[in-house]
Amino acid sequence: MKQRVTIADVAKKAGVSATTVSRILNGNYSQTSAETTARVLEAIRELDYRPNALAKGLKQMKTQVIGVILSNLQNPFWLRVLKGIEDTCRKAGYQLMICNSCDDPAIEAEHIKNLQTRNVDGIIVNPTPGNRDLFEQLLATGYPCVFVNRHLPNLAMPGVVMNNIRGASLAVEHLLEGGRQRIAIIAYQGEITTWTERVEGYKTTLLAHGKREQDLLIELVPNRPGAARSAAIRLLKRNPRPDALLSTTNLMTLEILDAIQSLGLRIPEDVALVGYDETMWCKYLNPPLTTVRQPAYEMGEIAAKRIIQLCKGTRRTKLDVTVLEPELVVRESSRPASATPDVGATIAAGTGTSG
Amino acid sequence: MKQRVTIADVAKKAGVSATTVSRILNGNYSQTSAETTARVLEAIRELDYRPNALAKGLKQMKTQVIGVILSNLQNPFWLRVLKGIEDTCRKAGYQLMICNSCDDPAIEAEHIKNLQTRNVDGIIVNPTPGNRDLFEQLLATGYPCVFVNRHLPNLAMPGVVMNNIRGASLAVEHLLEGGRQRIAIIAYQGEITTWTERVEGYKTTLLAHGKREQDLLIELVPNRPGAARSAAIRLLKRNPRPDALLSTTNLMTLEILDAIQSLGLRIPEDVALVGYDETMWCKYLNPPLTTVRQPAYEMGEIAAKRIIQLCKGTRRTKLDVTVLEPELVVRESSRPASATPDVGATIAAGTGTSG
DNA sequence: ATGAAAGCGCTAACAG
DNA sequence: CTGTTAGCGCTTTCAT
Repeated sequence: MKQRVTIADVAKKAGVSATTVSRILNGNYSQTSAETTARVLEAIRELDYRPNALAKGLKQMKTQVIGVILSNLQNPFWLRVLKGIEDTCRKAGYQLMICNSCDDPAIEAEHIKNLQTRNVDGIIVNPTPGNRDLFEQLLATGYPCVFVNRHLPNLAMPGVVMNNIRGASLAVEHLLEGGRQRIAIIAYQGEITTWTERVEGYKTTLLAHGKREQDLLIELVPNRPGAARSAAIRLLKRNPRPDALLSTTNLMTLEILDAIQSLGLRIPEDVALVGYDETMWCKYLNPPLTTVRQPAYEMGEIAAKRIIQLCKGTRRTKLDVTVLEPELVVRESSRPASATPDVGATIAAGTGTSG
Repeated sequence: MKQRVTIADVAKKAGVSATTVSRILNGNYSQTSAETTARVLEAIRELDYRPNALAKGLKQMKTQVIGVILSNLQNPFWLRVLKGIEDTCRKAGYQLMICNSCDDPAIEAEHIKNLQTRNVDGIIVNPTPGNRDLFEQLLATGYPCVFVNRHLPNLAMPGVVMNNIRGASLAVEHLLEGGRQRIAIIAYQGEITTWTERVEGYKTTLLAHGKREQDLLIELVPNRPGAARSAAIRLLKRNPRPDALLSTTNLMTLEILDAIQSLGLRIPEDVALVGYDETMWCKYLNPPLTTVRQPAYEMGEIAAKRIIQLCKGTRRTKLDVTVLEPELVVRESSRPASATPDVGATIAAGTGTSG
């Protein structure tokens, strides 16, 4: 039940008090003679002493741990975000406690309580709309918390998000320029800002380009496997058929691709496709996929910096929200309809140099 | 510096001692009258009391936290593993502290010390060969630790790994059956069992099928971006050209794909390709990719169960290693050479129903 | 420059 | 059934 070697053991071995050892451990060399310091350091080394973070944390009520709550660890988008968070935290001496809410408010709430119970210094969270009151409470008590990727409307939580309106807008404008007339969008339904904003970007852009309300083709589907595939099929069976599809998630994109293939339609001849989120495989899909690239790593990095600042700062830091800009990566899947040759699509439309 | 509401506050409010509160918190209802229990529970609720896990951990030297050290969070393979670990741990009431070693022994060592410092109850690790002594020490001191995916030869650490020999073997046999004559493999160099075993599987299978040592085509490359691509180009420029490539990583597969495309070669007509690790996008590549599927989720699940068992068990549990079997997912990219039609490959070779 | 003492919040003997 | 006491290992006044 006891720890192998404690600060007292080191103190005894070095012939000093625990206080002195503690000072040295925390880099307070100025208060100790060089000779003593050396002796203590030697004792630490010899005994292979490791300070107990629990005891330290209990005393200081700081743990150097950041809690991270994500909604879907299956989405590779989060890997980049996580890497940004991790790199930044590591540099600053923080450890991560990563949780998965599965977009379930109950699980999310449980995680938040759990993290607080463990005295994590701060929380980075991709929030669920269902826990607004809980977040308001966090904000009110001043518990360091930062939103990432999503935000909750009218809740002044600091955070870092993407410009989703612009992301959808970029995609739609690109498709319009390519001569596409009937652009459809598929999105998950729900009060989640990433989804709603992308739909909004789609809407406003089309309306700004002279389309009417009744020209909009919006399919909102529940966030569960297969739903997007069905929606895509539904859309593609309409008459007239949409000539472009805008996906709003990288997972969703694969389902849509499946739908298009199963209907025997060709991309981009019969229908153009633009995906949301650039992934390492987009380039190798059949055909190579045009996507909206989001600065995921950077988002993680900024969120981490923000939370660390909040953890350290005694004075309240600015509670602003950073908005990061997406960009469009244009590839084969959205090639202009007019430029489409009538023969079968090129195989291996790669980067060239035939060997 | 102090906690908002402590067990003492609850005790006072309920008119009992802290001990009684503690008992109730830990589900020891049998030792307390129903009436008292109700009063305490009520006080807890009213004060919104949350026990301090640090204090509890310090007292018991248990934290209900499992440390997880992975070598490369960028690889989506680990997402499945992580999900398996997470689901299992959550059910058992454990939190996760996830670290990324980036395959750097120094970082790994730092994480291990850090996790011990934080008194995590156990560690799941995808080990680096560089810290053998450290793992031996963990084993000697009886600190709960479980290897995952990799193991260190001649180190009796409990763990759960894949049958990599069989994985490569399945792929090679499949290619041989398809009439491929010059099968090459690309793997990362280093003492890492996952790589070496896959190469071994490749070797023994080919030799068992009557090939000679000099027929083997093995490219070992450093684990850094672009290296596999170069190796693939090197291989494909040989005369005679290999007619099949076996990749040993999903990240590597994308690089190889890139190489093949850049040389203007067709898959599977000019060269067959088999990837290692099934991912959600393999099916949608150009062409759909044959892969070796590994039970990633299950591996995480088993590793988690194992470590939890070790954390709880006072008596030493069996230190055995579980080996999970891979399976081959056959798709277009490894279609038999003989069966290859001479016309351009089919576009959208999807699952059918032209609608 | 160093040490003694007190206590962070909780649990685990031991009493009663 | 309930409370008293004594720490877990560390940091932090406050003395010296």
